[in-house]
Amino acid sequence: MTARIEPIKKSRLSEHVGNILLQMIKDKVYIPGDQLPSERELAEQFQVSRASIREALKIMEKTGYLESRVGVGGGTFVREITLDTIIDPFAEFLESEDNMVMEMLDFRLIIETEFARIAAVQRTTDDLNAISASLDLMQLDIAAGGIGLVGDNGFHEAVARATHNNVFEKMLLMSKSLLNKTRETTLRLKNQPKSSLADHRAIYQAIKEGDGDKAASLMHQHICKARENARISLRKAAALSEGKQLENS
Amino acid sequence: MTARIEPIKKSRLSEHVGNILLQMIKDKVYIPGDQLPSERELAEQFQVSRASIREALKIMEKTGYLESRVGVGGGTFVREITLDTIIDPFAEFLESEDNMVMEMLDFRLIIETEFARIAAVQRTTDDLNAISASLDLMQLDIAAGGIGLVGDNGFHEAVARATHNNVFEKMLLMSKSLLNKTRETTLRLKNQPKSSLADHRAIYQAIKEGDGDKAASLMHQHICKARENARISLRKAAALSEGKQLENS
DNA sequence: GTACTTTCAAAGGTTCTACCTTTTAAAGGT
DNA sequence: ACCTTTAAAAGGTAGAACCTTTGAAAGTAC
Repeated sequence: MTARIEPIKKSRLSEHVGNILLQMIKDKVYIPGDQLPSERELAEQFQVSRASIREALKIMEKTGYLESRVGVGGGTFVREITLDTIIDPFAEFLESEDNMVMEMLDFRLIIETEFARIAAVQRTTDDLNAISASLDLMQLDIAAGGIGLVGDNGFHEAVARATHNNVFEKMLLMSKSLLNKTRETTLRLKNQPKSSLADHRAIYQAIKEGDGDKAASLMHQHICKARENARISLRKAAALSEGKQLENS
Repeated sequence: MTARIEPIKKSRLSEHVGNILLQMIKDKVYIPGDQLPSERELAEQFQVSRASIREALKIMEKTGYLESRVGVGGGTFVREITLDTIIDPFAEFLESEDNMVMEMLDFRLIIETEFARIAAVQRTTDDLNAISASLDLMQLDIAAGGIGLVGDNGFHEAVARATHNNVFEKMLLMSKSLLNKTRETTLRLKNQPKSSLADHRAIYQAIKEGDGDKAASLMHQHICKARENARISLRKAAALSEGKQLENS
């Protein structure tokens, strides 16, 4: 009989440590808010070097399970896992996609249309007030010569919130932050804020009346406009950069 | 004049290193398959200790950007990043979020309905073939006594792909893996795979005919069924665990 | 007694150095 | 020609020392 080959546990120490800690968190040995032992203590308990502990902790920190603070009262703390924990890296991943901006706008077209429809049914009085507040905010900013961007964003967020579905809200926030990171802000500068505000008001009315189809249809048109503006701006930008290249050659 | 307070660069060294490396990968300085300099070289180049380098590398490894092998010919290599790398670590956790599963299903209901509509317009012959292939796959599996899960998933992915919008596809994959990893698989066990396959066939026909409204409507019904099944299963599970608790008290 | 200042200690962050383990290719022996 | 040994490269681990941050306690001035 040839020597049995052990499956070996060639895994790295830090991984092992990480897995154990993760399991402890899953088993509620440590719950969100709890403080873990200090790195030095952990090193002693696990009988490994502090470096291994640190590597495990660092990974878990980056992954969102832990949080560490220095100084007195500092230490390593267990964090609440939320959808954001996953959405953030996902967003980064999407950022590398080529046509991301336009495709994301198409995505928004889909989801926001339906959000409006659902919001019209699910909205509470508080939701209506929140939406209404965003309208006022936008109007004030426009009156002051601004473009009402904050109110604009606030409107779309308030509508998403009115669906009372966390996933919906998070998805909207993700797509928004992705677009903001690129250049949506600048793309929107040339829009007619007043026209946009008028759209918002109409959508608000439909939601208030509980008319889902109408709200959806209006939101659809509204986003379509924004998308077309973006498309034009992107074309301009593309043409411009192409012109520059020709200039250079 | 009181001393100007510098904004300070309080970020951790390892983070800084990680960001630079990440940027280099994003800028294609290093592309998948490339080997990074050894830890010792990196430490020298960045003028930081090897430990800091290692922490950065470890994080990037866990995040899926890098891979390291020991021994001669070993080293740190750039990896192709995939969605799974991002989502896997969290799937288990989000499952425990109470409303997440149902909310995510609502999300799928929205996006897949529209995906079907768009796919009906944008699909190429290749797309049709891909969708058709998933139908065959599912049928074969069912005939063999399986539940056709692979073909089922393949169908929805193929439809998303037929929209020719990367963001759409990625969104579907994300929501799918978040659900799949938990208990969607078990939830489906009691369904009628045949009924599901029939739905798929009808949707396929609509897409083939280029009838967006019909495709959307059929997909909507299809996902609604799945959602209802999930709702029932979740209720059962909840009742069961409640029963257990009562038993214990 | 109150309020400001100093000091101290805990905890994470960084560095250094030494050594271990894995792995492959080249050198060398049979 | 084939097998064995060995050397070197690269990541993995260990442990000690030192830095930085930060809040609280001790001390001091008013």
